Amino acid sequence: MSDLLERLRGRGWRLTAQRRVVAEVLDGDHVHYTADEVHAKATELLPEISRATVYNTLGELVSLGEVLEVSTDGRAKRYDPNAHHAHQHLVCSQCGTIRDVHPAGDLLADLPTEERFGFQVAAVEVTYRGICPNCSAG
Amino acid sequence: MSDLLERLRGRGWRLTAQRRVVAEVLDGDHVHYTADEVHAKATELLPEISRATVYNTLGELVSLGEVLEVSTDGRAKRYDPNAHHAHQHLVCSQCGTIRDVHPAGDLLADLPTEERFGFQVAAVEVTYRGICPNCSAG
DNA sequence: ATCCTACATTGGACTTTGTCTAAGTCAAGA
DNA sequence: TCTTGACTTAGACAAAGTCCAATGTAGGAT
Repeated sequence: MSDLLERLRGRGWRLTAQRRVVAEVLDGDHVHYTADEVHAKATELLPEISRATVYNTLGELVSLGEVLEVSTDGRAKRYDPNAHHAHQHLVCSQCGTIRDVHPAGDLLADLPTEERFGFQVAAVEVTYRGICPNCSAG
Repeated sequence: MSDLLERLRGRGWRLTAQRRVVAEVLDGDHVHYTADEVHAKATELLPEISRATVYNTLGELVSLGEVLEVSTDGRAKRYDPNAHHAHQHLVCSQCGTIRDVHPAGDLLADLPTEERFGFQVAAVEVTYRGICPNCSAG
């Protein structure tokens, strides 16, 4: 994620303070913020950044394949900067914490041809649900 | 799903016209309506039914385990009456059509212990994405 | 270094999806 | 049939996200 800005500039991105700040907030692994959380953190770094810009920038990062959009709960979407390593998610049913995980096996291959109904199947998303150590410690 | 109403009455449900109509709309397999779609169809059968009641009833059916809540796109949740047969979903990336599918193998077992981070993993949801025959025929 | 302009940002209105509440209605047991 | 607590209703409210016209600015052109 560190040279993200350079990569994006190479792709014709105009490098504004706002985009820099959004990228900075997303930097770091194991981060799964909502758009509003990104906006809150971005505001600390650049007080006048607007919500619309955060949404725009996140949308662009998703289109460019630099960030993944994850919606594990039907509430706000979360943004996952770990787009360059295939992974799935483990979500705590109680507190909502998300961990990146790496299941064994070929998940796509698990779907038999006769269960594909003529679809060109391209991707698979897996969400494991359970109770995290913190919550089960009660 | 046919004797759903009887099952629910046995559990102390009060059997109102509104609930009957919502259950009737959900009846049938391979149906994955949004709450608003359920409301629209319910309105055809019982014009004075309110949005709040549809939401309430769907929520109750989910709590009772008679219907599954599916959110494949971060937009409106969809309601899946096929709750009594474990299955996963195959979604068309273009038109949003959803099919129930049955992957091979034990999906839960695919998550190694060292990838569970102390969670008590209880469930797994899989969404396959691709292009449906209709859309690829374009 | 300055200018230009197409692209980016802004604030606020608007939309979609869903929740809540107070008042009225009714299913079903007594 | 009466009663009562559960159910329903309309509409206000809330959360998450989109859209737009006006304004600002990054970066190439001069």
